[in-house]
Amino acid sequence: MTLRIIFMGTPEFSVPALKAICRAGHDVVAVYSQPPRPAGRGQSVVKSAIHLAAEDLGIPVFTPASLRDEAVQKQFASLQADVAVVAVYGLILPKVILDAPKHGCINIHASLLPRWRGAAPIHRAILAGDKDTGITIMQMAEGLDTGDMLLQDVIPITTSTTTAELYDRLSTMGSQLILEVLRDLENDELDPQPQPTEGVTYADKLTREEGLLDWHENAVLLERKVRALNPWPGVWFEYKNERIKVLESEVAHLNTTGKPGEVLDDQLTIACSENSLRLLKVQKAGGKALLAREFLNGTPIVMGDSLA
RNA sequence: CGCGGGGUGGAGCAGUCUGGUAGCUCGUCAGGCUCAUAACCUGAAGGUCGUAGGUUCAAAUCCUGCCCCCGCAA
Repeated sequence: MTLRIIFMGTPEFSVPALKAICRAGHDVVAVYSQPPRPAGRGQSVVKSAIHLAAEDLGIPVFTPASLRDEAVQKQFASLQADVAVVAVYGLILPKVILDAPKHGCINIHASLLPRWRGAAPIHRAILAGDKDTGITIMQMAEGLDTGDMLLQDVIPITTSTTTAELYDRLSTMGSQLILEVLRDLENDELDPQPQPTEGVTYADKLTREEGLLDWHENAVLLERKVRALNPWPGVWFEYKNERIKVLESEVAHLNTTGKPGEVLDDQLTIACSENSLRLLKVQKAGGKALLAREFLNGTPIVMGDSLA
């Protein structure tokens, strides 16, 4: 037995789930995604990753600018889906939409709810120094990521885990868990659990500004930023009016008297308010990503300089 | 036509405005010094300066087309 499914998603993260659902033999009757927008160099209008994947799979795509429109809601309801699977869609679903499919809407969320409800759960988990994170599949309700939990799985965050890596792994994990949930749904074996009232946190959207390194912070936090804020918004500092991105770094536990921002040696070790940060891989605007040593061959930043 | 930076020996850069003997920091190779070293010294190899054309006595440098890489922005 197969389910009539509407899939709603936008970025690359959601693609494995869409493909997995199709491969499992379900009947994906429509895909909803954010409308094509100008993007990239040249600002050419680009379809979302999900939009392209859906076209590839031969599934009809809808890209309404909003779901508050009555005509859109009618269209959605007329699909007579058993369930809608939502994975980083980017639009708020009004109650009419949530209630339209026979079994409502099910969301794939990249955190261990109720921790990190909201927009940037992966980044916030790394920034906060969490020891683990994961995927929660939930039955969507009206509040922000407040619905009952259907399934959850955990993934560890180590001291070298990056957002890029977690993004991939959680994306894959989500595609597996959603299949389990759909199977349970078919067998009428879902076991919705209300979210705990303790431990709720919200993952605020990232701002570009958060990517600017402030040497007046602890190197431990800065190093987490380097891992958490790539590829977006990117972490950088200014040197001689040039923007230099930091792609890899490590905390150096040097007891120094250096002022924050001071270059402590000839290996790009920078003094912070606490500890110091050694920059391992950096990139100048317009240039390729370089290891510290290669970078220094062309841009000498030497002991005693200040990046503050 | 969203804004902008760049393609120079194996790597990263300077040189381009003010055309006229290819430079710097590394790496590589050979030799030396040292108990030793990513140290230091000496020497060497390696470049049709992205590509096609134009201007000129002369082009990495000026003009035009094309290819490729990247930062911002979205």
